[in-house]
Amino acid sequence: MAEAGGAAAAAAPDIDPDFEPQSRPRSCTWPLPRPELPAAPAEAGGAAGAVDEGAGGAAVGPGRAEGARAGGAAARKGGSRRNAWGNQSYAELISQAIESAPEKRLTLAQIYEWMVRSVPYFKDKGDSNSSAGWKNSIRHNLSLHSKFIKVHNEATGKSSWWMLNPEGGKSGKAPRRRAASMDNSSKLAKVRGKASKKKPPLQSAPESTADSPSSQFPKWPGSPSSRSNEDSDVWNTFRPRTSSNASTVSAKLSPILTEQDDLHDEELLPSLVYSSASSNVPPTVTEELELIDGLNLMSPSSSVLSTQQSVSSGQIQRDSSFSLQSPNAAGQTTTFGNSLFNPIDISLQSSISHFSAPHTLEVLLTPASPPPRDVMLTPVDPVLPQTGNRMSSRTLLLLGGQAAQSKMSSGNSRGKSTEQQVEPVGASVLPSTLPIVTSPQNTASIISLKAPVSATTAQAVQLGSPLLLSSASPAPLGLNQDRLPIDLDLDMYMENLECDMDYIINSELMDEEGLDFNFEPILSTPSYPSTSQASNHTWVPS
DNA sequence: AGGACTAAACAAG
DNA sequence: CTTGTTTAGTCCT
Repeated sequence: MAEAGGAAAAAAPDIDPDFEPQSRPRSCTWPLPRPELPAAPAEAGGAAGAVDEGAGGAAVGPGRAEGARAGGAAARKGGSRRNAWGNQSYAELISQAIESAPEKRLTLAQIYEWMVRSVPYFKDKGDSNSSAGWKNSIRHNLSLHSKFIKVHNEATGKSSWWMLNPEGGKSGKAPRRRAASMDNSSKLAKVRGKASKKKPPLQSAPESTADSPSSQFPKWPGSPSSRSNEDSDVWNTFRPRTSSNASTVSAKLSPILTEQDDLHDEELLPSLVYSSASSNVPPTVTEELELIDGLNLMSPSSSVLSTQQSVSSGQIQRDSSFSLQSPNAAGQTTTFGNSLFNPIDISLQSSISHFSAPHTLEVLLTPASPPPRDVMLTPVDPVLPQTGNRMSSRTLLLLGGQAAQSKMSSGNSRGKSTEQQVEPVGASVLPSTLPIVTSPQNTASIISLKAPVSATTAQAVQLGSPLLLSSASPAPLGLNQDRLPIDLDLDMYMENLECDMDYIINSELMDEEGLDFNFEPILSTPSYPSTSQASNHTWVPS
């Protein structure tokens, strides 16, 4: 509640896309891969206003079931609503709510609020009395569906943030058990798993422990990489047994900024969002776009992304090995990535990341790229707070651009305390300035991992910075993913790192046929529109 | 059978 | 009390 107030604001805007009442034949269901940016149409409807749907129908009142379900069976497509409030399921409503938020994340209370204000049916039900039932359902849905992930919200002491799972667990209900068998993944998993604190008792039974081999994870967008099974597991992992996946994930990293959010969320964020990409997009549009994009999130995105990538960057795709990355760029990253996972994961993938990142940036920034999507920068959550500190130089290296970025970005944004040691001073480094971050040398260093690399690090940092720009979210570049928990134990991580790196390098680089690293070009080109102020700060962990 | 909604028991903070 | 997780029952497709 407390936050409610603030929350409200965030969610508030218009949001409701439109519950397609009768007007539209429910052509678009969420899951669908997004239509192609209907540029114009979207807004037209004035969706904003309405959510009402069903005008008349709204009444359904009380026992939802009756009205909605029973009677109406008939028409689904035609027009009747499945539920008292319309055709959307709770899960869909929640998704919309989350998407509508600038940050793409909301607390439970905010979600409630969104419902109340956006969905007519719930309008009157905001009160405590009436609310019980549907709120319970909301909560239930959040926990149940893998499409929602919970991110710990340190800041306020409030409840966790709920976000959309980029992966989209859509269909899947949430894999309840995790299979942790993998080495790498397992550790990752654990990390995030944070050992659930609870429940040994009851039925938790066997599987919880980890065994179940089967990979139940849903599907990745890119599904692809066959080899990536492991990886995929990683993902799954996050929804571990006890705590739902999401929860686990969130375990520690939190996006944070709550406070900040509260402060400026409303105002700042929106503007920031597309700043780099398409500056002109009006907020409204933006939202719509976002919504649309949101759809993408769920979808594999591959299509879109791939396109982009292909266009601008050639090599990137090769990361197949890490499916994780594939989802890239888009919003997802943003969402998710922000804080949650980045770092470490990245590191693992570092090899790839390096290469890809730059391109990505371009892609993102490039106007050409299709939808303005979310290049967005979320306000970033500073995650990695402590972690950051702890990281050794090596780590930093690995993290390379991304990590750096993330940090930087966070700093930029005014993040306040949390972790911020890294405050970016706002230095202004122009993109062009950036030296080729990925120079062979760097690479080398990376490989070796040992070098102190301060210099390198710095470079990396710079890299990132431009991208992020102002508010930056780490994500942008992202492509990468972001997924793993930073928190992982560094130790473990470190240990493996070496191995992994080699492995990665070997396999990826070597194998890949032509991996050409182009270190140079990328950054050098000045093309990035946005003004960036990069930061050069030195946050090196002393 | 599977999806979705509801109710409710529990655990934590 | 709120937030979350789970389980169970019912209805619908």
